[in-house]
Amino acid sequence: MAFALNPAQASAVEHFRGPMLVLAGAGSGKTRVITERIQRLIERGIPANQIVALTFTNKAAKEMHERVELRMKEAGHRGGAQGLTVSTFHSYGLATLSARARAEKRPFTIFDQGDQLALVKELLVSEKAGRAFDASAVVSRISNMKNARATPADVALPSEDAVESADEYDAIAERLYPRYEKALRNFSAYDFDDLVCEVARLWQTRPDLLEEARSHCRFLLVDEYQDTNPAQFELLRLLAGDDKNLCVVGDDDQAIYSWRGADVKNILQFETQFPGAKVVLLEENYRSIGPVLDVANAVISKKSVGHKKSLFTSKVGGEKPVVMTCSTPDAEAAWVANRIRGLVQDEKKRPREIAILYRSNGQAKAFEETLRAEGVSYRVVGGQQFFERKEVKDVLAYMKFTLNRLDEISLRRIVNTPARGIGDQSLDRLVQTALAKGWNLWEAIERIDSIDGISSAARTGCKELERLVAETRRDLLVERAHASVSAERLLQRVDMKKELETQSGSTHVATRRWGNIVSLLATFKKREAKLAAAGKDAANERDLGNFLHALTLQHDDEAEDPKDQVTLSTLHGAKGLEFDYVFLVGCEEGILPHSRTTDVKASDIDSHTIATDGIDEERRLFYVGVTRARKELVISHCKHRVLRGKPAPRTPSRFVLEIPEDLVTQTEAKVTGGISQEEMAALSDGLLAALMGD
DNA sequence: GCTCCTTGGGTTTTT
DNA sequence: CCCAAGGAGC
Repeated sequence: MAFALNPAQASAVEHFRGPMLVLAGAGSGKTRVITERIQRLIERGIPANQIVALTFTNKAAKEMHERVELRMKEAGHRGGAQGLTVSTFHSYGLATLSARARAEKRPFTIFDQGDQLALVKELLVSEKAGRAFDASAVVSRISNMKNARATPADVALPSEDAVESADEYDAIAERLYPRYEKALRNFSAYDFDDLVCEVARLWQTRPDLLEEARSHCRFLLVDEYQDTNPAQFELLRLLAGDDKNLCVVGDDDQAIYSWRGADVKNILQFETQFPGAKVVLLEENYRSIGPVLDVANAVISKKSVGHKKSLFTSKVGGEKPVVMTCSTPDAEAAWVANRIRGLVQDEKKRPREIAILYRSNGQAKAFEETLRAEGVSYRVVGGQQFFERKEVKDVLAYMKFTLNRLDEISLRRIVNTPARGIGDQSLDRLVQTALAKGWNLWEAIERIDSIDGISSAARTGCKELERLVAETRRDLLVERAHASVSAERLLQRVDMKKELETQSGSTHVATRRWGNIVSLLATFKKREAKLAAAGKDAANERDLGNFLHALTLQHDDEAEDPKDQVTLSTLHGAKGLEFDYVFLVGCEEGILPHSRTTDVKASDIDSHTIATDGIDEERRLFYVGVTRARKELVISHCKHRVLRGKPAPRTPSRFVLEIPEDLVTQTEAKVTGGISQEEMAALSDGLLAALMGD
């Protein structure tokens, strides 16, 4: 895309002061608009250190920063983008809160989802809730309440039909919310939501601090604006101040995170909230061939609300997308893998230009198997996040606790990991004693001899833990060993490798988990090398602490080495990506739209809203899938599928049926080659029906 | 306190 | 079917 900007793009890039909404359709070059706009601002004399661009993912932030720097270099600007802030909402919030914590000498930890869930489970038990609540549903509701509460009443958008949503989950969440907050503060912890909410709250009460922040933010740009939640809106509103030099870029047709608290109203009502805002519509698509866009437009035109957009391209020609009917998921997987092998081996297409997209992670398995059988190399994006994995969290907890013995959440993690005889009973006793005597938990462990009612096994365990922490502390703080080195010593002391072997069911799993730990050590080493190159001291306690905390917000950046592999991803995970060849699989009623959007359960975040808006969001998800394809799109669905052990007949997704017939080519999957006779036979409908007994 | 077995439940998850 | 969480037994 080294071509000239189109008029709409140019007007967005050239717009100077005041609010602006850029409605950027899929593939319309929005990243280019943001990066060139930043460049223009700098060229106009706005210091780079007064420009802030906020994104949702680290990846997006990194890419954007790199692109700006590249452009500045190309344009021959000395100093380039030095001082420019491109960051995620959460890192930005973390930086703000860290500065504050430093000033007040009150270090904090970050609660991730796992910590949150564990805390809420504990609270549910102590609350004697009377019935079994789904803890993660309660977490969601607390999170929503929190994000809404960070917003002052006059700008909040309260749901008018709040009466109806007052179900028992709201009741329990409301009851638990204050206790949850109190517990967080007792742990001196912030959860992910706090990284945004607490900043908004801080600025609401401390105009001086807001002014300070604003002095580094004269121009503000936001990517993926449709995914902002009320707290993020409030943060932006405050940061934009009276100048309102706020440029938001997004696409309401790609809003797929409402279940995470994102409020599409932010993008729909921008012009009301920022009167006089310039609105730019980017509808020219540079990604896909016409026939793909025709399907995309057909799908999204059926939506019930939102900004009206219609994508077009100046490219001509191209094949119509294919709607593929398969007998079963196995047949579907066999067909897709076979086609991909053909693309890669016969047509010499690059695997990285091919993707299989699905609604939920469980669908990946069948495709992994067939791709492996066809000898096609692939990667599965998503799944459990690296820094959420137990073994990784355990090691981090040891390191964090070593640095900060008030970090009780980390202490609770490691207290009996590996098992050293300190079970629930002993821990409870320790906590109670600490509470009674006004000690913290660690002090209770140090004074274990003065506490009665503790088993001898637990006593020995406490001594062991004490020694372990003391040794690690000496490594880190006295010997000033690098984090990688002291972590390695720690791993040896607890014999982590052996621990993983006994804990994991198979050696295969144990090896993988150990591999994760090795990756973590590599991350430490990377930091140490970087600091050494900059002539800085990697053993600096505060810096190491900050680093360990920031890791919680990060992904495994190991996995992003650009291997040439086929991508398997959920539709959510595929947002922002594009491929020449896209296989949108499992497009059946119950999967996409997912049955839980049509068949609502009480534990859902907001049951009535989901029932009405849920289908729209599923439609957008389908739209996101369609618009990932540049050249070839295959939409597949199965006639039969085994669900929960029971075979069931399946109907195609309503979104597929809604596509006008003449926009697609309808086909039945016929698998040829690369597959055995028996497999062929098993795939035939007749036999299948017989096996299923229908 | 730890391990094994039963039982229940089953999207998506940028941070 | 396949996994995770809670309960019983060691």
